Amino acid sequence: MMRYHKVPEETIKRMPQYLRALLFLRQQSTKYITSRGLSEYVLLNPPQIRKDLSYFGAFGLRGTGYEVEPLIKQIRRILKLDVEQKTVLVGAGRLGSAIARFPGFQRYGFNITDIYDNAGKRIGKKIGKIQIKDVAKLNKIKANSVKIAIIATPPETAQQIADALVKAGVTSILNLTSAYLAVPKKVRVRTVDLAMELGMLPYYT
Amino acid sequence: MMRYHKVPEETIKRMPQYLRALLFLRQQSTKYITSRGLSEYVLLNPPQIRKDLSYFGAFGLRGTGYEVEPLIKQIRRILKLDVEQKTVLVGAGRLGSAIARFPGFQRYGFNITDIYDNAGKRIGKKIGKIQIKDVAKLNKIKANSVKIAIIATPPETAQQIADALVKAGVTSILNLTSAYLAVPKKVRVRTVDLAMELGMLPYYT
DNA sequence: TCCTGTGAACTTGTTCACAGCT
DNA sequence: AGCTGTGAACAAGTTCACAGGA
Repeated sequence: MMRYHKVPEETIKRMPQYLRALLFLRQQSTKYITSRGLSEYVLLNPPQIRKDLSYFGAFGLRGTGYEVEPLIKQIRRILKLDVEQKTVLVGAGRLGSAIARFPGFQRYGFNITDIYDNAGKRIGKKIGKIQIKDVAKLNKIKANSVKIAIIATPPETAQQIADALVKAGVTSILNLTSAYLAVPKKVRVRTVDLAMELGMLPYYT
Repeated sequence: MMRYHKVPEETIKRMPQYLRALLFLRQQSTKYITSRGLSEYVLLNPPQIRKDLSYFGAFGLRGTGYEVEPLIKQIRRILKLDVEQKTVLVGAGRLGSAIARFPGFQRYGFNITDIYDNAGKRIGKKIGKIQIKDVAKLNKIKANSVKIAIIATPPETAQQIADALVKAGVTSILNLTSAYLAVPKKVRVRTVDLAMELGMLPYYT
C-alpha cells in the first residue's frame, strides 16, 4: 500500500478526469469498470490509472476491476468534493453569466453562492436565483466561509479583485482573465486563458 | 546551439505564456528584458526560460537580456502565430458568444471568421460583424482552409461537431465542452473543462 | 561584470513486469 | 484466468553550474 508516498501533482490533476468518466459510467448504469475500460474515457494507459488510484489506497477488486459507485465516493473524498464547496463568482459580464449557469459545477460539488460585479447596471439583477452584488461588498463573504472564487472580470481589474478575495479568506482562485495574479503562497491560483490555450495548437499543424 | 534537439511538449505549452508577458512588456515600452525579469511574469525560474528559448535558437544578448520586439516576432513565428489563423467557432450560446467577442484571440493571431449554431432562432443573427450560420453547412469551411476550431456547444453534440470539423479539414480543436472527443491521430484536441479545472483546487486547501 | 546558452546532474513522472488476490 | 497493486527500470523534464560573449 502506497498511501504514504508523496502524491505527484500530475496525479492530482488527473483525478477530476477519472471522476468525470466515472460519473458518466454511473449514468450508463455501469457497476464495475477495469483500468482498461477507464482508459478509453481518459486517454491514459491502464497502469497509469492503477498507479494513480493506488496512491490513495487499494480500491480495486482483483479479477474484477473497480466498483463505480464506491470509487466515485473515494475520489470525491480525496479531492474534498464530497462536502459542498461554496464558490463565489466575480464578474457578471458575458463570460461570467455563462459560467454562472454552467451545469457542470454542481456535479462536482461546487455551489456558486454569490455573484459580484462592479457595474451599476448589473447590480441587483439576478442570474438564476442569485442576485448580483456590488463588488465593493466582497469583504462580506468572510463570514460565509467561502474558500473558492472564480474571476471572470476584465484583466485590468483582476489583481484588485484577487487582493480583496484573499483578504476575505479565499484560498483557491480560478482566474479566467489573461492577467497574472500575485497572491500569497498559501493561495492557489489556476489561470485559464483561452487565447493561450489556443496558442500552442498551430505549432503542431 | 540546440536547435536540432527535440523540443519538449512542456516547452511548447509555455511559449504562449512568454508571448503574453512580452506583449505586456512591449505595451509598457520595455525594450529589453532578462530571463530574471521575465520570470516575474510567468512564475518560472530564469534557467527554465533560457533553456526553453534556446531550443529554438540563441535570441539573447549576453550581458543584456532579450530584446522584446524581436523576441515577440520569433515566438510568433515559432508558434505559427505570425500568419493569421482562421478560426471557426461552433456554438453561439452564452459561452460561445462570450468567446466570439473575446479580444484576446485577435492579439494572438486568431481570427474568428465563421460562427455556427444549430438553433433556428440564432441562425442569421449577428455577433459583431459575423452572421451565425447553420451548423449543417459546416462542410463549407473546407474551401476556406480553416484549420482551427473552437467547440462551445452542449457536450451531447460535441462529438458529431468534431466529426464534421475533421471532415472539413480542421486539424486543431479547442474543446470547451466536458465531452471526450474521439478524433484521428493527426488532429490535435485541447479540452478545457472549467469544472475540471476547479476540481483539483480544493485538494490543496 | 552581467547575462545568455547548455551539457550534465538531478528530480519527477511514466511504463513495465510480475507478484498476489479473487 | 483476470485484473489490481507496486517496486524497479526507464523516460522526460528541470535545475544547476559554469563556459563564453558583450
